[in-house]
Amino acid sequence: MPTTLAKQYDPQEAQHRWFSYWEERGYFNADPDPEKQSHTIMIPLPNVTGALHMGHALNGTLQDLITRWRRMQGYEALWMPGTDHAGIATQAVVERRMLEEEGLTRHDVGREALVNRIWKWKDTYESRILSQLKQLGASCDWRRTRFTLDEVCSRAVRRTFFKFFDDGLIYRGKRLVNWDTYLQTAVADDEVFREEVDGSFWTFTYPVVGSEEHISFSTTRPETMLGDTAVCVHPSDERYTHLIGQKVTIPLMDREIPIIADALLAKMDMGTGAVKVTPAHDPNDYACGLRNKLPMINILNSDGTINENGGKYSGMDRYEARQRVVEDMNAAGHYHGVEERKMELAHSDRSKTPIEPYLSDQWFVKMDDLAQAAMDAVSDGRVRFYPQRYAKTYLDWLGEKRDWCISRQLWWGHRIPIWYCDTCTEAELQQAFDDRDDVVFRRDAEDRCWLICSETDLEADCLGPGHTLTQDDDVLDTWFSSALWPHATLGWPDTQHDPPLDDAAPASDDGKNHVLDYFYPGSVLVTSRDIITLWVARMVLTGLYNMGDVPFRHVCIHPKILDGFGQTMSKSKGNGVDPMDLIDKYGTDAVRFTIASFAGETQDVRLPVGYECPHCEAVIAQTLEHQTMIPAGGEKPRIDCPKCKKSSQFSSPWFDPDPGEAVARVVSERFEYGRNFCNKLWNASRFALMNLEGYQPGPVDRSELMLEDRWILSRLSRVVEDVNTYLGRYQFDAATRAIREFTWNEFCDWYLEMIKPRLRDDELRPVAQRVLVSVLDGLVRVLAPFVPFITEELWQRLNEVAPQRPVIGSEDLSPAEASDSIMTASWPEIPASLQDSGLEDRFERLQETIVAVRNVRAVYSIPPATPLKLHMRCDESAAGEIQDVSSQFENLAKTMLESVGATVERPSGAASFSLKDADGYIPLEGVIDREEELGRQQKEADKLRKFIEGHQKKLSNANFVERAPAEVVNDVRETLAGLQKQLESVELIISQLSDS
RNA sequence: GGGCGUAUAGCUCAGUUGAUUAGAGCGCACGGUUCACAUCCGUGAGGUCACAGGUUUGAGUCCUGUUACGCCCACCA
Repeated sequence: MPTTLAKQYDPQEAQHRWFSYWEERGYFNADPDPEKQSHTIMIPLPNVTGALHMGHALNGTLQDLITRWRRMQGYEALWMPGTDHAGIATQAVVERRMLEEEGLTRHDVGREALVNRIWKWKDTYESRILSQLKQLGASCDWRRTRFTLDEVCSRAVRRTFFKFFDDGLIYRGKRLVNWDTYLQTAVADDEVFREEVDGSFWTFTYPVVGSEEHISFSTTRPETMLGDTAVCVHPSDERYTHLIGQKVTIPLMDREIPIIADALLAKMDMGTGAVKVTPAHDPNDYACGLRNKLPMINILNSDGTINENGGKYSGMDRYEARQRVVEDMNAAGHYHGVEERKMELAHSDRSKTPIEPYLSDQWFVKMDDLAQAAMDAVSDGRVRFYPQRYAKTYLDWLGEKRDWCISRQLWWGHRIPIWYCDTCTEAELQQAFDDRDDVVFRRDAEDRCWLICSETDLEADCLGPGHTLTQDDDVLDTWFSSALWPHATLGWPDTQHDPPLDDAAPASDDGKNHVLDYFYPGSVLVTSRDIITLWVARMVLTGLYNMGDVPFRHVCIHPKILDGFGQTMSKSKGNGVDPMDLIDKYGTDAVRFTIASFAGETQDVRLPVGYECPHCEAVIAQTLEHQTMIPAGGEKPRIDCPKCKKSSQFSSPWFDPDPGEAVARVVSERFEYGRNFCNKLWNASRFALMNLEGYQPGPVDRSELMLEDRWILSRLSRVVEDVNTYLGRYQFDAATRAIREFTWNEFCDWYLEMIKPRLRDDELRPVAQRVLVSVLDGLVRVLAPFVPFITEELWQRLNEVAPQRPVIGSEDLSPAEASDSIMTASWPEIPASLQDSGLEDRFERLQETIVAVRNVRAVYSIPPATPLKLHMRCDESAAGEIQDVSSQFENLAKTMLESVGATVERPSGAASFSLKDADGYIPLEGVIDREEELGRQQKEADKLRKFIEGHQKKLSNANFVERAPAEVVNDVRETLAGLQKQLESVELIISQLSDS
């Protein structure tokens, strides 16, 4: 009995079933196999802060596509999963929650308790993210899942830090950081956003010492006056040259500071031309301070209040101090007005509070040699970017060789493995650590204390009584651990054992890490362009440093998904789209297929979305207002459906809808592309399975193949070749288009239609069935990396009906047993010898003829069921070919081929059409409207004349004939001749129409 | 301010190294209850390839400039 498929594909059911099936059978697992070549992809580790977004969905789809493709090609393909602890992002989320729900700050609970809370958070969100990746169909080796703070990764972090330190690449220095006074932490530049606020621009004066003169300057932050250590003017500013070298008094502090000249800081045409210098609280002033060796006075406490250096203002909040400074300067007669102005102010992305520049001790990695090595790897092609232009971003950034500040004032992260001691002697240290090769120490740069770096934790009392070791409070920049991802996840620095699986000890124990040896270096990194510098560059750098080899050969940079208004999607903009909404609505395969079709090399992709009314399913287009609908307090915002007039809560990054509420989920028309494709594939397969009754495996001789068989095999061969080429270049959009076009416009629209009569014919059926099965088998394989679930479903059904399927690669399509699962099926290898351009051209003529007949039918509104007659005029060679396929005219156009040949005449009262090498006539006595037909032919003739004119113009240009390649000229001549012949035919028709 | 990118049909996007009559999906119009599929089938309309110059026998494609938009970096007392 033939297996029949349900009328519609049920994606949700199939996804659930097949994913478990694959996982249980270990199909995602990758282990070193000397018989095979390795293929490694390291996932760009998602943060454990929240849920998966569209960017992840795109990124994950592409990696899975490549991994499945390579796996089918016979590679041992590892896709390495894991998540990132994401230092500040995660800590900030947990802290914010704690404050909102319990009114507690981290200082209330303490370091250990906070870190414990974050671990709990991590467990929840990590599993949520991983399960979402699985819903996407991600064929990662889940046994190898790593987390940047786990044991394996921690060892790598410690070892790397230790090596850096030992090699003198790590130093401690001062740096002006972005200080978040609310979270009391330093914030990275990329975690700062600028926002326009109303501000004041005050002008004050400082009295010049020993003179009646005053020097005036303007500032937006008067309180920094407390920390001024100079006033600066431009060296060639004649208004001030006589004052350079003199001193002024800061009235409120009664402190004298010099007037200096610095062309880099002072701009003559800005403000008064003179500027106060506060090196400890402004980046430019800091640089100026370094150049001029100015003292640096820190006036802030970490909570944003003024410290003891602020004199009588100490203890005040900085904003209160600002007000008081203005008042006091005014009272002292040094206030010279204020101007209200808008200004851009840096804010912390996490706490949304204004940033203060703040001078602090930080740890740095020297970038000179490390950066150079990483640049070389790209310059000499050991690492290649796709598209290539992104190499520039990488090289430009590394070229600055700015030292990498790796310390963060946080509690969540890898604690810096440095211990301080300022009481012991070198001899004591030597004695204590003499037998330790995992401990090194040296004096700090300012000779204040010993810096002891250790790979393993040191006890505070390990130097014995009298000395106490204290560990540095800071943690490492998140990117420090993610930079090690490609080799850390494979177990480095342990080169003696394989890394653990499912966090259990490794099985093999022969003194080698086979996993690291086998899977490093990786094959390709798939990521988005915004972390080329932060992440990609640093992975190359540490890979070269630790492993002596690049971490991956290729870097594939894919587009970003923008919202319908062309903005990048982000939670702070409120325009995020939850891919789970889409998977729910359209199915995973549909989402994957559509996403793959987005991923080209040039443009970012706009994704207009709408909300689907849960009451009537009407779609309400998302507007910019929707994106900013934030619940202010209690009530969740709602949207109104214009169709059914009901309102509902909606899916949003801002809030979780209330339980039990009907929620308008996000939908997008664009995913119907993928859904419709799956539907088409499903139904084509359904048709095939319905027609496989009595299928018997057996060889097929070439001579038994019909035109359409040879054509579809030729096309399939070509399409597999194209897909290979496109995927090899990471042109996912092109690959998707090629495969869709083949499936829909060739396999379904033509091939299936053409073999229908043979499937009804007992004699012809066996061969038709065999070819049909073999093509469907090949098609399902090619599609598997794109749409794994539906193809597995189809594969299984095919296995029930036709477990023995012809192998297209074999000479006579001899049958072989199909594999148990599409996951273990091999990628189709179809000999290029099946490709036949001549045959494809002839087939195209057949298609054109049929389209032309259908066109006539449509123009004259002839019902599809009414039979037509066709006469074709063409040379004898074409006549034979047309004769051969005459049965298809009837099959596909309900048209009988009455006559064909060079002598065929147009019957009177016939509708006509003209092709490149043949003309067709369809007698329509009584139906045809002469005027209408005449108009139609005139229009055709005009079109042809226009083309002819263009070609003639080209050929009449002597320069073209002389200079263009002969081949091109020839082509034009041939095309012209064809067009002219065609025009003659049309003109003949016109004259006949006019005569009759 | 520096760098990179984009501008092609109503919408979303393709268009290899310059040479075919510039394409697709959606939407639109017209016609379809044929036993795979209305998530479908058939037919069709729709484009001065942002603008201005240039190179070339030939430009959607290369160069220069302009405009608009996007991203990254730097800066903004």
